Amino acid sequence: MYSIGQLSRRTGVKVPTIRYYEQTGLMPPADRTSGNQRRYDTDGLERLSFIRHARGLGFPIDAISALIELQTHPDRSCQAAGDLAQAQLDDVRNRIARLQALESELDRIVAGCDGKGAAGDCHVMTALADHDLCAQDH
Amino acid sequence: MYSIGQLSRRTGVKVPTIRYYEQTGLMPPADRTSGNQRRYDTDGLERLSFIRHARGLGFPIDAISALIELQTHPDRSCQAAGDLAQAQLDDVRNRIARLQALESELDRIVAGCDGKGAAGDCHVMTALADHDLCAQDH
DNA sequence: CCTTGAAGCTCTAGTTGCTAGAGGTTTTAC
DNA sequence: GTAAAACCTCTAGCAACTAGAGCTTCAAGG
Repeated sequence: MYSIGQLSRRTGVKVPTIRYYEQTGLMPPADRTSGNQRRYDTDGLERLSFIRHARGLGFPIDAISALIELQTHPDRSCQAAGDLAQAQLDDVRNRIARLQALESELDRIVAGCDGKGAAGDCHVMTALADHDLCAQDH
Repeated sequence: MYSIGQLSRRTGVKVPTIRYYEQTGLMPPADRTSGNQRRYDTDGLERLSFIRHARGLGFPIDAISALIELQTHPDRSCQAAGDLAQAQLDDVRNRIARLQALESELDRIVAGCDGKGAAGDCHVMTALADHDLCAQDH
């Protein structure tokens, strides 16, 4: 049996975050000692590791919740899990594309700034002040 | 003079967001009509356009605040604005790199899922359950 | 056994950047 | 004049935590 601190150290998830996950239903309520302290078994450890892994991959909490629901019903189709993972992959790809557009524009803005002028003539400030100079809408 | 709705339509910034920007100090307090409605001049329009442009580029509010401070002091060095823009560019690049690592891993996870199995044998679930399968820490 | 410090508990509120809704007032158009 | 649109302030919520206050329990050392 693990205390919450032991669980935290084993998984890398902070103590308050474990409590948060229990509060939001992602983790099942833990067994308690007579002193009201949480105690977790290896199932709890595995659940939290799963959550951490999925969070690390950027899955939102409700998607993880759905994945866990699938996990507790092994007879259900794998299709749903695949769809959730695919949706997350698509989201990540969209975010990359958007960030790359931002990078290009910021790169252009930064490249035009030699840091020598006064703020009144600053290329960065001028670029930000002139919305028409945007390469594209954002 | 513009009403807040007119300003919103001209800049694409929502009315509550304009109020929020005034509350947080990013926008100066607006002149008011006798009916207590905000009225903005072209300075206000330009300020909000600047804010929107910078937000669109991902600058956090406090960085925009710093940029605006520079803007109101044209004698100050351009170096600060360049630094802020460079910091934002670095942040965007870091985020891209992190997302690309996520993409690789998700891609691998998704690629192994043909959607035919039951959740109990699901490659996605297995991959998320096994933290050791991570290509790298995240 | 006692003491002390570490670890645990619940509860409240804050972070960032909005966003939504309630309940009221003002403005605008017909 | 009337009705609808637009405006106002205020409160609270969202996502996913995170921090701190004030208290209790546990564990280690003397």
